[in-house]
Amino acid sequence: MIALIDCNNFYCSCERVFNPGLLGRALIVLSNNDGCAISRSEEAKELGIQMAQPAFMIDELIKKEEVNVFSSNYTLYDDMSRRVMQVIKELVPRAEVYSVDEIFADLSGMKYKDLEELGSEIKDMVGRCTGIPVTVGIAPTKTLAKMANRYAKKNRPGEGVFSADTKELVEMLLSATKIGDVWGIGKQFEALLSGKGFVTALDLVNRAPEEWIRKEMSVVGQRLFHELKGINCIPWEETTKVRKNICTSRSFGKLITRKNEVAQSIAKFTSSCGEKLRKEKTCARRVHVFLQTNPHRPQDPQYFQSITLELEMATNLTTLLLKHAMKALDMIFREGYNYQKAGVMMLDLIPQKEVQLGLFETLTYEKDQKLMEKVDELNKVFGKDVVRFGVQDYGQNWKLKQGNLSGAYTTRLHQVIKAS
DNA sequence: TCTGGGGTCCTAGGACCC
DNA sequence: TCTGGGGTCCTAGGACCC
Repeated sequence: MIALIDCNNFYCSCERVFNPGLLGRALIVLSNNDGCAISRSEEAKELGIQMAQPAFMIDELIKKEEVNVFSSNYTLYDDMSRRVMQVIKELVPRAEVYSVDEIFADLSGMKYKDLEELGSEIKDMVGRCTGIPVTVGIAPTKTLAKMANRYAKKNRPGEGVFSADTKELVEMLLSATKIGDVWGIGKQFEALLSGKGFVTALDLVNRAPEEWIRKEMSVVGQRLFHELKGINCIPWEETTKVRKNICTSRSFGKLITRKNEVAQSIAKFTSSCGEKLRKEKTCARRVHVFLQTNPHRPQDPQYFQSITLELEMATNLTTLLLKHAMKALDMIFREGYNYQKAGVMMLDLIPQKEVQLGLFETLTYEKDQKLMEKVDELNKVFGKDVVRFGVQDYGQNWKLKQGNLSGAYTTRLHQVIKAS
């Protein structure tokens, strides 16, 4: 049996831990640039605020209903996530972190325990240790565990636990779940399946021919089909996966037109990618740069462009990455547009220790490597970007809007040092 | 009128997830 | 005025090989 443990309205719950006055009140957390609502408390959901709804569309509602609004504080959420996961890992034999607010737990070694009881224990322990409310779904496969979790949220809000551990319960779960609410079925597949008359997950399991699924939905659909029938097809990820791509991109706080300002942003994104690469001990073989105008402004001429440059050798040194990113920008930048967003991606990542040095690279490479080590050390102690490359500049005309940011409650060491 | 039978590697784009 | 930012996997099709 597999459990999926999911934090309820995670970002909102994090804010509440450090501001208990928010308990029982409508509360939302906004995306970067204070753009859209990306986490909503139950009270906010009841007011009709939708997932990913643009903030400016609900200004009046927010005022009228006194909704508490927060800018996203990812440093806080990441740290709280780490704590929640730690507590759970200590309670189960094997666990796999699936996202910032979800973790799968393998309960196969615990067959003599009442699983629903175990779920309650996990939920209570996480609550006591971190203050974060969670929901636990238990079932024979990952896909069914996701479904059980969803069912618990909807139908067992008090207990926060649901275990589908008999054939009858699994069948009940399947029949209670609409096809579009199955993990792995998005808009396209939902349209395809409901068009064929499959309304619930049980319809699919009972009536869909496997060959048809294979043909229309590829092996992805076939796997899903088996998972619903209780046959495990999604492998257990033993260790945290090494990422294959790394991306840093942002919308600007306001539209920008000047090349040097776009260049500053690209430099900053590149430097951030470099940091992420070095942290994961991987190197990129290709650098991808993109920029775009605001598609929501039909009055503006539109421009979407991107380019991928190959590196002579894989690297994670910001010095080398910057050279390529700047060259890429030169190649795609056009005057006369209002740019709204840009980004940098690192592609084809390989482990740092597998990098082949080019014949003539060795000297500067070692020098740059030492430089980046020191930069990372300093920034870790004194705060993000305290030491940075000149191209990143200080202007930041384009920087994020963060009107309602909460404190660095759990990670403020460097701020204390800076202040002193 | 008739035009082989294997392969590999790469990329773009589509589907999905949080 | 104001609309997020990350990721994954799979497939089809093109370019190339013998």
